[in-house]
Amino acid sequence: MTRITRRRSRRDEEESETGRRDVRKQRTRRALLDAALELMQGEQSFNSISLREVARNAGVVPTAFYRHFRDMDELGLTLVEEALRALRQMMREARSAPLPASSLIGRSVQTYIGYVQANQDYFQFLAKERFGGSRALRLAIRQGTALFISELATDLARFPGANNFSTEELQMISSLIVNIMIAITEQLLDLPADSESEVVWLQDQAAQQMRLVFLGSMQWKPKSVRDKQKAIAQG
Amino acid sequence: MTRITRRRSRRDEEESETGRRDVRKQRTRRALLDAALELMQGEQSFNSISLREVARNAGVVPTAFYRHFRDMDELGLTLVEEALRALRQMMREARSAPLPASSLIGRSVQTYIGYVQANQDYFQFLAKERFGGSRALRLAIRQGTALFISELATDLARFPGANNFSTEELQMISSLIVNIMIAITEQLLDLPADSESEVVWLQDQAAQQMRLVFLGSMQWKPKSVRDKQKAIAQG
DNA sequence: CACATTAGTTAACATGTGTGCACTGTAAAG
DNA sequence: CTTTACAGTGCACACATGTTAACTAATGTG
Repeated sequence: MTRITRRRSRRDEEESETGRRDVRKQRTRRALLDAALELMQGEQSFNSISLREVARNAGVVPTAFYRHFRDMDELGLTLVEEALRALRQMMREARSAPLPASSLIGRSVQTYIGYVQANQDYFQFLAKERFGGSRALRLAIRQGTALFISELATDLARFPGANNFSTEELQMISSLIVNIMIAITEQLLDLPADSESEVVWLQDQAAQQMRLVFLGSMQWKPKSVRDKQKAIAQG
Repeated sequence: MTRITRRRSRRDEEESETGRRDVRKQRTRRALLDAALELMQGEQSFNSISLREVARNAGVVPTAFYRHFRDMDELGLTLVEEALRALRQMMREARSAPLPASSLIGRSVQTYIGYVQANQDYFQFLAKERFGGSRALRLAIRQGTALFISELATDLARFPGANNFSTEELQMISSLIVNIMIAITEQLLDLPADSESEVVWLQDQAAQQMRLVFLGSMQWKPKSVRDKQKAIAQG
C-alpha cells in the first residue's frame, strides 16, 4: 500500500503547466520564494527551515531548487530584497499623496498598519530575521532600515520649524519614530487573526507616542540654538 | 586509526568530577544551559540548534540530556526564566540606589548598557527569541517585558508632576522608553567586540531620545487636564 | 525537420538527528 | 557491608537532510 500524500502545492493550483520556458522558470522560482515565506508564518525561523521543505512546499523535487538558487542563503537574501523594495515603495507612495497636517500622524499610522497587514508574510520574515538570521541577512535588513530612517529624516527636514535642527538631531528623532513603528509592527504580527479592537488600540498607542515625540521636538533646544544663546551670554 | 576529537567541554574545565550527587547533577544541568547559550552566540537561533549539539557542547552524551529536560523546549523556557529574572534583579538594584536627578537619564542608560554587556549571552538569546522563537517562548518573553514596562510606569508615577497622568498614559510613556532600550540593546549586541566609540555613540543617542520623551511628557496635556479645561469652557 | 539547451526528475550517498533500551559505576540509605 | 537509586554511557533504530550524477522530456534554435 503506497501512501501518497501529494500536498496541494502552489504549482498545482495554477494548473497551466505550459507557457514559454523562462515564464515557467519564473513561476517555480516564485513558488519557491512563496513556499519559504509561507513556512515562516508558523513557528519556524528561516535557518530552521530546510531546502527540502521549501522544495516540497513549492511542489518541486529538492534538486530542482538548485536551478534557481545556489543555496538557502541566496533565497533568503532575495526575500530581504523584495521585502525592503516593497517597503520603500510604500514610502514613496505615501510621500506623493501628502496628508492634511491636522490628522497627519493618525493617518500615517493607519495607512502603515494597513500596509503591514496586507503584507503580513514579508513583515513576519523581516521581524524574525532582523535578529535571528545570519549575519548577511541582518546586515541587509539593518541597512534597509537605516535608509528608511534617513529618508524619513529628510522628510522631517522639510517641516516648518525644523530649520535649526542639525542632521544628527533629525536622524535621532526619525530613528525614534521608526522604533515606534517597528514596535507596533511586531505587536501587530502576533495578534490573533481577527482581533480588530486590539489593532485600533495599537494604532492609538502608536499615534500617542508619536505625538509625544512631536511635542518633545518642539521643546527641544537644537544644538545651533544652544550655541547662539551661549554666544549671546558671553557677549 | 580512531580519530578522537574530544572538545574541551565546560564540564572538563572544572576538573573536579566528584562531589555529592545532586551537586554534580546541578553542574551538568548548568553545563547544558550554558552550552545552549554559547551555541546561540553564533549565527544559530534556538530552534536551529539540536539536542545533540547542546549535549556535545556540554561534554555529555545525548541521552543524558533527558535526565534534566524533557526536550529542548523545556530548556528554552528555563533560559527565558533565568534571563528575565536577571533583568528584574537589575531593576530592583537600580531602584534601591537612586541616582541624582540631574544626571538621571544619562546614568541610567550607562548602567543599563553596562549590564547588557556583562550579560551578553542572555540578552542575545532574548533578542533572537523575542520573535524567532516558538509561541511559548515569545509569550514568556512578551509577558516579561510587559511586567518590566509596568514596573517602570509605577516608578514614573512617583515623579513630581506625574500626578495628572492616567495609568494608561504612564504605560504609554514607559513602553516608549522601553522601546528605546530594546532598540539600543539590539544595536549593542551586534557591534564588533572592541568598538568602544560606537558604544558611547549609542549611549548618547539613547539618552537624547529619552530626554526628548521627557520634554514631550512635560508638554503633554494629560486627559484629566483636558477634561478640566473642557468643563471650564462649558461653564 | 534535426539538434541543442535546460527545467525538472529519479536514484543514491554520507551524515546528522531524536529517542528507546539495556548497561555501569558510584553516591546514598539500610 | 550490602543494597538501592540514578546520573551518565553505548548501541541501535528509523528517520530527514544537503548534494552528486545520470536521466527525461519539452522548449527553443538553426
